[in-house]
Amino acid sequence: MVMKKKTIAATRPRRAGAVSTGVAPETTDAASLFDPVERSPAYTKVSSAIEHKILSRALRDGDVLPAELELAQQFRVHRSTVREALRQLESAGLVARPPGAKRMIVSRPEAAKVASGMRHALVLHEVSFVDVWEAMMVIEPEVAALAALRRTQADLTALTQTSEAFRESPEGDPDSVNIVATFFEQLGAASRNQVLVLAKQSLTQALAPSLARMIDTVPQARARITDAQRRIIVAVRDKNADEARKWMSKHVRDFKRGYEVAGISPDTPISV
Amino acid sequence: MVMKKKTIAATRPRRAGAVSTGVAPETTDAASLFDPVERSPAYTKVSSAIEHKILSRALRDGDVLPAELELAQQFRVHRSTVREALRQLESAGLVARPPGAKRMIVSRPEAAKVASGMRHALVLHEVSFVDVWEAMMVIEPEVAALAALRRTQADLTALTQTSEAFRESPEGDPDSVNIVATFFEQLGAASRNQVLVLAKQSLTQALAPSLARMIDTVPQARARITDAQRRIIVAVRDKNADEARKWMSKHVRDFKRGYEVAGISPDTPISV
DNA sequence: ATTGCCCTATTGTCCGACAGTCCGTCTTTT
DNA sequence: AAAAGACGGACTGTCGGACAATAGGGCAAT
Repeated sequence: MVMKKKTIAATRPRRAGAVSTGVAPETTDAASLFDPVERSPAYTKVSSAIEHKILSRALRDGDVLPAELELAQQFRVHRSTVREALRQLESAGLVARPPGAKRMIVSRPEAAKVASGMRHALVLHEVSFVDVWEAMMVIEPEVAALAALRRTQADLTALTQTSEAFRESPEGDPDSVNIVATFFEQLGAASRNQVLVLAKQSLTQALAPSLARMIDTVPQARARITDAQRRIIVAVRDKNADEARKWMSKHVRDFKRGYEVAGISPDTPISV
Repeated sequence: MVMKKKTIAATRPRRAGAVSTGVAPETTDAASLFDPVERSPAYTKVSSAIEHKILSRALRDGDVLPAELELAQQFRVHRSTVREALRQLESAGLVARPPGAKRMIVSRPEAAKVASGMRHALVLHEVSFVDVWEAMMVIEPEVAALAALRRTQADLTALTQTSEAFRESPEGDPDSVNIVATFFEQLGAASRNQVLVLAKQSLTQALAPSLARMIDTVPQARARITDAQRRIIVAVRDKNADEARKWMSKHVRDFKRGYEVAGISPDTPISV
């Protein structure tokens, strides 16, 4: 019996979401009687078993994982299989090996790891510069505002030092971009919101390479960045959220202006 | 010879950033003559080699990867080693196997994959509900505003259908939360900004479980959500960015109110 | 056009092995 | 007694090889 594909125009919202959200194909085409039988390889089963234990906190950050052989015996699989599972977890950042240690330890994914995963996605989806910039325009000013409200004295001195380091960094120093990134990062830290920090970080990461080109191309860029940083620091010092937001907004907006001046099209996809 | 650790108080800004950014320890303690010799296992080398080819677009989305044995011969390593490398890439979402296919194909990390990685990080860092909520307060209203400006007719009908589906979903339906999430997702899609979509998704994912509890606990929650969705849709229909922003802001704010009414502390860490 | 059958390429899993190395312990040297 | 070696056990990293299961292609029979 042949099934006609009735192209029913989405009478129910797709759970799966529109944007390549990557959940299983879900050919739940109104009249599909059977679900595809789940046939996952052993290494996935093992890795999800461990992952589950970690996420449910049965295994906690810092705990040492049993040796590969022991895991193999417990799961009744071969050591190679366990190793493949471990590689998955390792790449997800759920387990890690402290440099020069033998056993694996349970760990939480570092911000940098998550951010770089997100950056990969952005690069491969050929996200354009404006998209990243737009996201920064949304996030960064609010982060600055939060930072103004919550900063400690330590945050303030850190920001000041970073800003000084930027001012002193010689023309054409390839490190300048890192310093700018550090400034953003410290502001994020001062906002005391891990979630925003995580989201921010991939943005700056993604922007960094082209930002480097921009700074070296546009003559007035350095001066403008210095100025913006100073104003932001003042606002943060005075715990003036509105000012902080305003100047960060200007600051980020300047980036786009810089790109335009440098003749970089806003639609160029970001790259590695 | 023993070195005294001179606690130089950060004369230069740390490149590595303050928030557990997870870059190597960097014991560049002023006078360290040698860098630690890099000793990375072969499976990492293999996986980074492939990763590099993918990120540099030498291998493109959809290309089939050479067979494991062939890779093993090219890299001059054992097949097991190649497999471990593949597991890393697989878990990063850079390669994947279409269901029921033999060879691996190069793929770009799906939004859902990245988001779930981020969610894991949030859970394990014991990020509190307010932190996530705060991030939503920053992002969602702006996304709604963008969506209002850029929505197509298709976006509009999709949103409307989702909203209807929610209104019709029976009290206590465990699917209700998914529908709410879908609404957010479709709004993200309408904003035409992949970056924000990516950032958003992990937030809704992280919030979903507790949101489910909240909806079922607070009697007036369903009505308020329905109302907010309707207003947002109207604003988006009229391409009224300010209204969209305003109502989304209220909508998200309501979540927090709901939590308070439900007696859930805002500091409870989000869970799986 | 569908079904059945064979063949090959390739994956998933296993077995077993061995060198390298981290670590604690025990012994020697200063 | 403190420092420096020597030793053995516990694991990991990597390898060689093996075998069942299956996706995919081709070809014949319906």
